[in-house]
Amino acid sequence: MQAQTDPTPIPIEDEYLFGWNPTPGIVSVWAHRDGRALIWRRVEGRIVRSAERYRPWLLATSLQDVSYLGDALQPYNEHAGHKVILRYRELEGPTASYNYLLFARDSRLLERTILEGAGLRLRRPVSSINELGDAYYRVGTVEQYLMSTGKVYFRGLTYQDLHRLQFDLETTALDPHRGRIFLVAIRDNRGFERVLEASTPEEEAQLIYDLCALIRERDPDVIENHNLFGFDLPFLEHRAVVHRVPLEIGREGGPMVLESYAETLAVGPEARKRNRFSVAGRELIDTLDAVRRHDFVVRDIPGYGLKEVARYFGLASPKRVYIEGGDIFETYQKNPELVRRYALDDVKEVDGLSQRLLGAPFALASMAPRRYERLTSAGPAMGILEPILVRSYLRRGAAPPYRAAQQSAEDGLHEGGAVHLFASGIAEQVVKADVASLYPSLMRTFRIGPSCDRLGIFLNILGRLTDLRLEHKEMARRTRRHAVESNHHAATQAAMKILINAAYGYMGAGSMALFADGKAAGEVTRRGRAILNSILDALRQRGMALIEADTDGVYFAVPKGWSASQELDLVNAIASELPAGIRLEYEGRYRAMLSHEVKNYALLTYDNRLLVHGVALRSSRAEPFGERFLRKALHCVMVGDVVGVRNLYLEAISDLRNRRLPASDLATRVKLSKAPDTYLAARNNHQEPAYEALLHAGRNHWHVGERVRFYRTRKGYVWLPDETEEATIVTDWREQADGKVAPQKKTALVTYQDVADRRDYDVEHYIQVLRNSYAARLSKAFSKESFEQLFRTEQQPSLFDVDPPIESIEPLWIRHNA
DNA sequence: GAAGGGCGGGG
DNA sequence: GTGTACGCCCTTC
Repeated sequence: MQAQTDPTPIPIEDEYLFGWNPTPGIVSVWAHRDGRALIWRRVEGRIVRSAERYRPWLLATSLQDVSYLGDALQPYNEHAGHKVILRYRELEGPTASYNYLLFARDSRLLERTILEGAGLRLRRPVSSINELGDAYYRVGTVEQYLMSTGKVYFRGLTYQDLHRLQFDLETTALDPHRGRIFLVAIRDNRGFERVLEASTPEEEAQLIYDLCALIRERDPDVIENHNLFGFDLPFLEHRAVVHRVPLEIGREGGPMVLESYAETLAVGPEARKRNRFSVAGRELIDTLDAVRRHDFVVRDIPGYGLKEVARYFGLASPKRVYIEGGDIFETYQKNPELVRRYALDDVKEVDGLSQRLLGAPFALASMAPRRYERLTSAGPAMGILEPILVRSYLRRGAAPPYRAAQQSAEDGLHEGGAVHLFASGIAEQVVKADVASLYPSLMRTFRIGPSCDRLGIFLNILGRLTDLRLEHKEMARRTRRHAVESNHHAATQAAMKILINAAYGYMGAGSMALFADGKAAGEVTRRGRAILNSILDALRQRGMALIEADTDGVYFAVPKGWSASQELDLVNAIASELPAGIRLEYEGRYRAMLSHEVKNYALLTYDNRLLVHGVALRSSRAEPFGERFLRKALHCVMVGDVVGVRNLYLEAISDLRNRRLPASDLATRVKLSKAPDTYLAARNNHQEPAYEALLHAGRNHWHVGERVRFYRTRKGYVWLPDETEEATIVTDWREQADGKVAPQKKTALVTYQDVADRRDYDVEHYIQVLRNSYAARLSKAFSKESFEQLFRTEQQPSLFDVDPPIESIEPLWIRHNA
């Protein structure tokens, strides 16, 4: 599919969701505050730029702050002389809504005029529209342009049509004050690949210049990297300032230089700023944002680092070069070719990640009136759904509801979904069933939408999304996997799912959201609880052992020996008793489950994979030996092998006592948050192991953010320098087919240092850690007495007169009530 | 327990 | 300022 020269009109019923202007191929928009807009379109593979004008606007609840203008304020359609400063259009709606659309030729002029009037009215200077609370509603300039024209990004394009470039900096340090760029890897999805290098500090300026020239020459629509906003762009910007090289990476026709501005991420006196960057004509995409968005739903990604994520998604090539961060520059000096390969592997993985994760934001950009680059990180409710709703109201000439008007509705605020723990212990033959899109289904089935949505657009959009999503899901299934068309459908359905899931949260979002309705949200949860309760009752009546349930799903154990199809039949039978429009689905089956606490459990799949959910079962300390013990012990306990658990424990203790493990196996790693002087000032009151380890090693200098690995001896803490990275190797364990855990072999470029192999650790301390931090996570699997007996060392006396033989100990079973 | 900090990613 | 709202985890009172 390519951008067509002859645009297809948007069907009337889709105008709310997709906008109404059929202009195809928009890949970037840059709108100045003075009403100039630049639009870049990809037409038959080539870039076409056009300059347009738009009218800057904002929404107002009244004209009181601008009425002082007299004749200089005119209705939109009136002809008037050149003295007109502001124009307005009255929107139809009740008094408590944004009844006026104000326009000026420049949005700064527009805002200044309002501030002036507000100052007169309040008899004090007003310096920001924000001070006027909810009286005004503003969006960014590109949003103004898109909302008023009904255009969106990417009409008629597929993801493959985008020209995407990835670049990755390799630097001598993490901090641009302390280090410099020595290498940049660049590639794009048109087959281009290059490495730029600066082997001496003097060459860095030229390197930055060359990078910019290369980006202009390749002329991509999108620039991507992992942690682009958090690392590469700030670092690049800093180094560019040092060398006075302008970062000209924009697209011909607009401002060329990269802009950076602070984005406030939290409210309050200590609002944290993060730098955002923007450049005319290109969309800047940070794959880290996409990973966070993805994990928000799946909550299954162990870490967000590029290498970790690439492995998680199966994108990492077996030949991938791994080098620890701190070793990269050193390695470069010895073996530059290896670092070139490493950096190119990085950008390739970023491309893979983009293909895997950016399809949904791409599809969202063809619906919502916002820039593509904003849709990776924008909140789906306030950031995407609301702009779509506002655009629809403006299209109809209707006044969007006024936030303050909903305050009263918030009183009857909802309780939220319930979470229940029915049993802890070990269950076998576990089934997970859940209601597909429970809240959206309830909203649609029972027509529960925000009462302030007079035009019913919220439910209209929700219904349209639900129907279209099913169609795209079906099309994705029917087309050949990984084909362009199939990917398009899969991404579109994922995008729609994001919006569908945002609908309920948006309604309950409180006074921040224009279309919030706490009462309606409460009605949804009330009905949701009723549905869940009827499912739980049905399971109980059939004797199933309930384990845990949350808002829309339940884990339960079925009788031993049931087949998958028996389980499916049960779920279907219960599903058939639910109201029409509510679908209960058979989501999965597991060989066993350890239920620890609500939302904290371990699952064993039928192909022997161990899945651990929740922080209570994961260790924050992460000493390699403890992690290893816990994974193996979890596996044993879940198959009922109590003797195996005991043996693992004794083995681990014996390994410690006989000092069979290297210190690196017992070390833990923390990130420093205090600068040397801060720590030294507080040291007398409160000592912290990581800093003590450094001081002991004679290191009085460190930087905040440095990761320090250390272990404990009888005398104190010992620092394990980071140059040795065998910890990464030994923690990289993989389950084999027979359920055993084995170290994963991996090419490592690191050298072992003597210190990592030291054995002078405090054995008794680590035995305590093993018991209190790791074995303790199995406590829910046993009775108190059994637990005591299992995790007692030979030396410790029994608390009970007579111990039963270990062989006779059973886990606490959660079983079907026959 | 609730409230208050700190952190993620990156070399 | 092409403004604008993150969540989890650990520590502390």
